[in-house]
Amino acid sequence: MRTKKATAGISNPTIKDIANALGVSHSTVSRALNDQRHISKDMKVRVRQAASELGYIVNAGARTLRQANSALVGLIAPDVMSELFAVMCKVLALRCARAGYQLAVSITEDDPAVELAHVKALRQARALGVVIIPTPHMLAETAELLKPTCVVQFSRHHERLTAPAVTIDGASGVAAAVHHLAELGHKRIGFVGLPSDRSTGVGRLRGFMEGMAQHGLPVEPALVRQGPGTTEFGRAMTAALLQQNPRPTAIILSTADLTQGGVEATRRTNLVIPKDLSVVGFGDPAWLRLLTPPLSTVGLTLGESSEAAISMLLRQIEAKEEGRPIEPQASLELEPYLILRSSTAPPPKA
Amino acid sequence: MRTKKATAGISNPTIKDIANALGVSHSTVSRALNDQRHISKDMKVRVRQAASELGYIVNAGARTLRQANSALVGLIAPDVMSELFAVMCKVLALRCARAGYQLAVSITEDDPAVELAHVKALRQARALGVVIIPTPHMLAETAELLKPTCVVQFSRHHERLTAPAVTIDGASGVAAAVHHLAELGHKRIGFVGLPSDRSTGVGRLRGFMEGMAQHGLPVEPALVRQGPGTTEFGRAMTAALLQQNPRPTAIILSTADLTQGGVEATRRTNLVIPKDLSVVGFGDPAWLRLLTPPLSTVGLTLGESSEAAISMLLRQIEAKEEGRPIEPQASLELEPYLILRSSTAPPPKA
DNA sequence: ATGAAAGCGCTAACAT
DNA sequence: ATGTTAGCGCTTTCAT
Repeated sequence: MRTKKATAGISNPTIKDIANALGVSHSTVSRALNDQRHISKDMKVRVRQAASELGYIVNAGARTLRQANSALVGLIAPDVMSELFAVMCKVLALRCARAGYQLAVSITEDDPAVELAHVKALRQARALGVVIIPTPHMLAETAELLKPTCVVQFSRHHERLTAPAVTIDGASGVAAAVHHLAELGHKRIGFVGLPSDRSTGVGRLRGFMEGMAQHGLPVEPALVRQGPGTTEFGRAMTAALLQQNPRPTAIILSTADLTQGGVEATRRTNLVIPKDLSVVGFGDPAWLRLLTPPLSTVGLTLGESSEAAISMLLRQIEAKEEGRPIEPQASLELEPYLILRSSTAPPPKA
Repeated sequence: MRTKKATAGISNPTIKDIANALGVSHSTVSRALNDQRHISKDMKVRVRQAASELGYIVNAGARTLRQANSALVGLIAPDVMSELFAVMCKVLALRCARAGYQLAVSITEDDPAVELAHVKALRQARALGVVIIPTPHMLAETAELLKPTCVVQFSRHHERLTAPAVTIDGASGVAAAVHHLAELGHKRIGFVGLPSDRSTGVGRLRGFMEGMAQHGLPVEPALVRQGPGTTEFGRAMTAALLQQNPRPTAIILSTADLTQGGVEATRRTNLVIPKDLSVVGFGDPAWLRLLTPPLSTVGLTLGESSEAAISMLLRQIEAKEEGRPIEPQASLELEPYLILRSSTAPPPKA
C-alpha cells in the first residue's frame, strides 16, 4: 500500500496536501491563501505556514480554468532588434508586471503563418489581450481569431483588423524632412522606403510625394526606391542613388535600419556630409548623435506611443473584466518631429 | 427554460458543445481533435469540421491541468535595451516557436524582489524552463523556487544557483584589449567597469589586472572606475579619467552601454582618436563601425552563446519530459575576440 | 470505434 | 468560521 508522505517530499503539493497536513478542508485552505473573509486570523497563519513549509505553489492553470481568464498579455512583433520593439517590450513588460500579468512575446519575422500560430497559442492560453504589429499580409483566420479579444495595433495597422491602432504619422515626418531640405535649396532629393504593401510604406512615401509637390519639386522615379526595410537594402539603394547622374543632393531614409544602411553606403564614397550630400534619417537611436557629423533625423516618440497603446489595451481589458461593454476606442496617430543636427546643408553649387 | 443555441453563437465552445452538435460523446471529440488511434477517419473529419464551424479553441489551461506541464518557457533579464537581450530574445523566441512553446519575457531591472515575483509567476504557470540573467543579489527564496525547474543561467552566473551557466569570458576579452594596447606602447591605461557585486564585474576587472600585470604595468587606482553599467556612468567616468594629470593614453570600456557613454565623453573634448587617445569598447553593435574612426572592440559571440544556452535548456526539458534523469550539464564560457578597427594607435609622445 | 466516468487543482455556492 | 459539494474543460482509463 502506497501513501503519500506526511509533511515532506511531496513533489507538487496541492491545497489538498496542505489541508491533510493541517486536518482541515481544502476550501479552508483556499480561503486562507486567497485572503478572503470568513477566515480566522489564526487559521490564516497556520495555513500559510504549512503552505510555505510544503513548498506549495498555486497552479495557475487550475485557477484559470475556474475563473475563465488567464493573466497573460501577448506582444506580437515582426522583429526584436529594432528600437521600436525594445521600447514597446520594456514598457509593456513593466506595465504588465505592475498589473500582475505575464507577458508572452512572439516574433513573426513578417510570416503570416507564424503570426497565425502565435495568435492561436495566445487564444488557447486565454490571453487577456494582445498588442500586435501586424504582418502586411495577415491571414483572414488570424483576424477572425483576434476579433473577440482585446487588441491594439501598434506601429502598423491592417485593414482586416477592427482594433484601434496607435501609429506614428510617417507621412508628416517625411514631409517635414522634405520641407527642411527644400528650404535649404535642394531640388533633387532621393528617397528610400518600404514597399507599398505595408501601411508604413505607403504613408511615408505619400509624405515624400506631398512634400515635394508642395514645393513644386518634380519627383524623379529613379530617385525613389522601395524595398525591404533592411540595412542591406538601405546600403544598396543609397549606393545606387549616388551613382545616378546627376546624383541627388540629399537623401531621406525612411526607416531605422535603412538609415543605418544608408550611412554605411555614404562611408564608402568620398562624399563629405553635409557639404556634398545632405542626409536625413528615420528614428533616433542614441548613436546617431555620435556620428561625424551627427545625423539629422525624424524623431519618433516611441515611449509615448507605446504607453498610449498599452493604456488602450489595459482599458479594454479592465472593461471586459468588469463586464462593461468595451467602449469603442479611436485610433491614435502621433506626430513625429524633425531633429536637426549637422547632416544637412545647402546643396553644393553645380 | 434556458438552453444553449444549437450550433451558433456560443461564446466559448468546449468539446462538449461539439459533442452535442454532433450527437457523440465528448471523449470521441477529444480523440478526434488530438489525432489519436481508434478513431474512424470519417468521425475525425466531421469533428474537425464542426470544431471549425463553432470556432472552437482548445483551453490550454485545462489541458495543462490534466497533463501537469504547460508549454511555457521564461526569459528573465534585467533590461531589454541591450544587444545581449535582443539576440537572446530573438533566438529563444524562434526556437520556442519551433518547439511549440510560448515565451514569457520578464524584465527585472536588477531588482531582486521583481525577480522573485517573476520566478513565482513562472512556477505558478508550471513553466517548462527558464533562461535567466540573474540579478546580483538574488533572494534565497528565488533560488529555492528555481531549484526543481529546468534552468540555464545566461551571461551572468549567481552562486546561489546550481543551474549550468553560459557566459562570456570577459576577463580574457579585457586582457586581450590590455595586451593589444600594451604592445602599442601604452602604459597608462584607464578602465571603466561594473561593480564587483556582479560576476561580470569581477571577471572583467580581473582580466584588466592580470593583463596589466602580465606586461609589468602598474595599475593606478585613479584610472580604474567601477559603477553602474549605464551610459551616464560611462560618460562621467571617461570624462573624469581624461581630467587626470597626466591623463591615460588609452581607455577600455567594459560594457556596451559604458562604451556608448565613453564615446560620447570623448566627443566633448578636443582629443583626436586614436592620435591623442586610444579607445577599446565592449560588445559590437553595428554602429561602432560607423563612427569616426571606427571603434575597436571586444566581440562577443552573442548568437552562439544564446544558441548554446537554449540548447542546454531544451535538452533539460526534453529529458524531464521523457522521465529521464537530467544529466548534469557543464557550464560553458565562450571566448570573446578582439576586433581591431581604427580607434587604437601608439600613445602620443609626451 | 465509441461511450461512460473519473479526476487533474482550484474556487465558490451552499450547508452547517 | 469551517466543511461539503459541484464543476470549470480536458484527457484518459475502462467498458462496451
